[in-house]
Amino acid sequence: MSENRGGNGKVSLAEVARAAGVSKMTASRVLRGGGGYSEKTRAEVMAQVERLGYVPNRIATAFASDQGTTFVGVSIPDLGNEAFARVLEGIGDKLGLHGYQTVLGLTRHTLAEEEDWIRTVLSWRPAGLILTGRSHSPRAVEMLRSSGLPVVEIWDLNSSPLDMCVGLDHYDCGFEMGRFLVGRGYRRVGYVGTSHDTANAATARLEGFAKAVTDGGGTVARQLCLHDTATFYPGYYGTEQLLASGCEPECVFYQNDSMAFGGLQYCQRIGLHVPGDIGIVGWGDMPVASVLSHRLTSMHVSTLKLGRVAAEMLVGRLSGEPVEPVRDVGYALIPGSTIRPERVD
Amino acid sequence: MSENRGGNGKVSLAEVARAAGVSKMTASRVLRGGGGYSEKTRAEVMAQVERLGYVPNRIATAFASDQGTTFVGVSIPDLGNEAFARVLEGIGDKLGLHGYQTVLGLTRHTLAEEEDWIRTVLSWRPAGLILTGRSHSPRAVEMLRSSGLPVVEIWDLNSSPLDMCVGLDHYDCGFEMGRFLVGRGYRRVGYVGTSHDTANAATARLEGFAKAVTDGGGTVARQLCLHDTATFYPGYYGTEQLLASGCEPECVFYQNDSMAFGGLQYCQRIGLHVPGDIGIVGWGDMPVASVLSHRLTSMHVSTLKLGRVAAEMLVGRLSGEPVEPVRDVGYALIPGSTIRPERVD
DNA sequence: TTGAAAGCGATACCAA
DNA sequence: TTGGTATCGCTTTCAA
Repeated sequence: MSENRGGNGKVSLAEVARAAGVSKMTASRVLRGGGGYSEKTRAEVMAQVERLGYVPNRIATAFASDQGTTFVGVSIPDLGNEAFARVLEGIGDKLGLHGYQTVLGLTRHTLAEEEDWIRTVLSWRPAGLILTGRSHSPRAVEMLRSSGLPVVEIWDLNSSPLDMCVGLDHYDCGFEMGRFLVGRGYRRVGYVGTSHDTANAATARLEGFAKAVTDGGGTVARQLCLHDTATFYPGYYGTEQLLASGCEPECVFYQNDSMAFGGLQYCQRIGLHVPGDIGIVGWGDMPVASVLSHRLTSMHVSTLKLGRVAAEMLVGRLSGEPVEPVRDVGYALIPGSTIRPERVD
Repeated sequence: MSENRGGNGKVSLAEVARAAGVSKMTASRVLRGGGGYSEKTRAEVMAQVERLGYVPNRIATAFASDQGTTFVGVSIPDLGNEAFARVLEGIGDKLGLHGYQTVLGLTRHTLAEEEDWIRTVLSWRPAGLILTGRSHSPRAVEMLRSSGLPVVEIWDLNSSPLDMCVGLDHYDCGFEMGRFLVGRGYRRVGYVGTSHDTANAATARLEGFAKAVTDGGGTVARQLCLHDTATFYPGYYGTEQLLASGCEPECVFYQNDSMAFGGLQYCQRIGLHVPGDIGIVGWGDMPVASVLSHRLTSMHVSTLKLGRVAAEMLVGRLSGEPVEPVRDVGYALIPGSTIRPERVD
């Protein structure tokens, strides 16, 4: 009689039970440790588990008990962006602590890749999902809805999420920065960022920013959206392009600190004084800013915390605890010194 | 008769088959598309799949066919280190392309966390594993061995890997940098990096570096290993500590470019001229270096490629292709201009 | 405290 | 081109 069809050499519960001289059920109970067996039995079963090197087959468990897996699908646009890497780290830490595993999906900022990935992940019956961004393809939304699984949308704040949501209001955040710059007397400003297929948080920030600037009587002379990653070098050459276009901004707002630092370097390279000749403004309060001689004007966002909160919300829901469906992690303006100082009249 | 014990509303193959007026087997064949059914049957089954919103249960499939899952466990020490984030991105991209999913494990540089994570991941019958580093706990090694799964160890090069390996020789890499600095006339050098429980690649680099320096008649006046992450700010304050210790190095070698940039900023802050007063040397040729006015002396490593190669090796093995078990991605010295120029006699 | 039997949702195998 | 039946390894259920 073949113990294993595949003959893969794996030890099954039945073998452990037989070796221990008990039934499968008894062995199963011992392994799950819920009680319902004698100490003598426990010891014998565990001894056989050790001797035979038994590794439980969680696939079979998930199948038999219809409890799904302990996997949590996490979609992230790209890891080149430090902010997302931090968010992922926060998620991974917390999930791991609670016995869940992160199944990573890199969407490259496209809804189509996200949809494909969601379809695949769902077929593995995950415990839940964490998705970056608030927009998903119609099919993806339908699949998520009918799966009945807990879902946390992160990064963008979303007052009517699919299920749960944690992030910040990027429009407001951009608006606040715009108003702040107007308050410092800037009227003619520029923007350097990147663009993708779908509207995203960075776009919302830009919109809020532009609104505040025009509301304040200023103008966004030029918005440069590069087809590139939001990292150092695009910030550098983007600034070169911006200045070469002749729009002569008094100040440049960047998609994030990495790009802002690239821009800062370009300005210094061509002899522009910051903030004397031009103002430089980043976003995200990223690690690179911590060592610059002039504090970079930026916006602080707790990315690690955002990830942790997302994981906590999901785990909370899975344990049946009541969970606040929308959490705002907020932001904090960092005045910095890469823009001109406050007027002292 | 209850169709589903849990009553979870999920549609099963049996229901699709019944609705289409065929047997489960026929429906199964249609869904897997291997042929063996008429066009009329195919159409009817697919129509019902669409109508009922059937999502296959891969857990059941994996269980029934004993084929394991399409998950690949990937362990990474931490994502704060840009190099690892890049490696992970390379892995994720390639695995996704081939229909595998990344199950992420953050080990925080400890073997114990890696062991726990390996145990959990193995119980889900993954298709294979990719592990960062060459050292693993004895139990982890035993589990990996007896699982019979393909395993790729990355980052460190390892002539006798568990199974497969891709990386670079960090000792040699450090040695080459050391010899290079000696060649530029440096004799009294310092080192700033971080340390963890286990010996790792950075340690190997430092050892190779120190060997080359002493071989060349020089001395590593001070090695600073901070209990911190290998990022910008530790580079900054580590340099402060190093210089305050009075060891007066002519040149400082850092664990990576992020730390080196932090050090560079500190030096400029206190008025030290680079490379006139002090040499600054990084490692990894990271993005931040791309925008500095002086090219940072460093060592280029193709992290994205390393990740891709790791994934390709694993996928190759899974498809039964012959795979070279050890791949060296190498490194390339970047002379830069943050150390004193070559002597022209 | 223990065990026997029935199933979970798919696939493999063989027969028609 | 089809369908019946056994089976994967475990849990659930019920009875002892």
